[in-house]
Amino acid sequence: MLNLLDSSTTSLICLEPPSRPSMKPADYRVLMLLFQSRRFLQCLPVPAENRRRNCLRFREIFCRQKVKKKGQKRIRQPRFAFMTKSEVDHLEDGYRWRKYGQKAVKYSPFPRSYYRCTNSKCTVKKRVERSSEDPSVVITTYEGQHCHHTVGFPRGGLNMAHKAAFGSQFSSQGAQIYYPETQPPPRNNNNNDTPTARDHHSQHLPTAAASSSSNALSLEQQEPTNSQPQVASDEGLLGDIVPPGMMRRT
DNA sequence: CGAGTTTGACCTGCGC
DNA sequence: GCGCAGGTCAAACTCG
Repeated sequence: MLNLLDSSTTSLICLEPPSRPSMKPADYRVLMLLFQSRRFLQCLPVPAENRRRNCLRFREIFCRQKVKKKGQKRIRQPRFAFMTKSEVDHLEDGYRWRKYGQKAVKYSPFPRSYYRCTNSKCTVKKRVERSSEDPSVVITTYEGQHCHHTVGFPRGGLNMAHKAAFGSQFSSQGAQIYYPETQPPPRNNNNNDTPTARDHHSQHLPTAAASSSSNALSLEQQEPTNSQPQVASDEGLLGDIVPPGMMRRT
């Protein structure tokens, strides 16, 4: 099972920012599915013949990479977004960012800020905006991948680095992962999903926000088991999206 | 003085 | 082609 952070944050889900109102709930579902491991894909009722189509759809929707479009000049880096409940706009993630722009967003009272990694060799960018629907929610969208380690975390190695890159957003500063109205956490029939169990997984733990499907897996269900194979050698689409330094296998 | 922020202008892609 | 909106640039400004 691929994790973005660690076991407690396995199902951190990348959510498309609401800047694309045209996105249909079904598209969210595709995103959710694709942002889980292949094993998760296989666990959900996604017909095999639909998977490639979903992947292409994903690239179109989430990466804004028009598939098979000739003459495409600017190829965008893969992007992934986090919705975080926080009073702080610019959440500390272990990297140093330089703000290079700010724009008003249509239909939103809050501006969107643009940041670039201060490392001159690093092309990673991030966008930070507040949700117009819930001002307490900060939407952070990362684009590209860092070619260096974090700064300010001299000890702890890679694990610290990618924890710093994302974990701090959810564990410090009172930040919480947030589910938009359009994508509520799935009601889980699993007995492990008692309030007690949920509380045990830190203050905010998301489950696999894989749509309203009753087949959505709980966090516990996503944990690797001996009976189920680990993710294939190549991470597939997920590997294309999530920088290697941010992923680790459990 | 260097690093980071602000902000208006400009560029680009896309839909009509 | 035109207008719109998102994204980027760069000069001016602020701060330590």
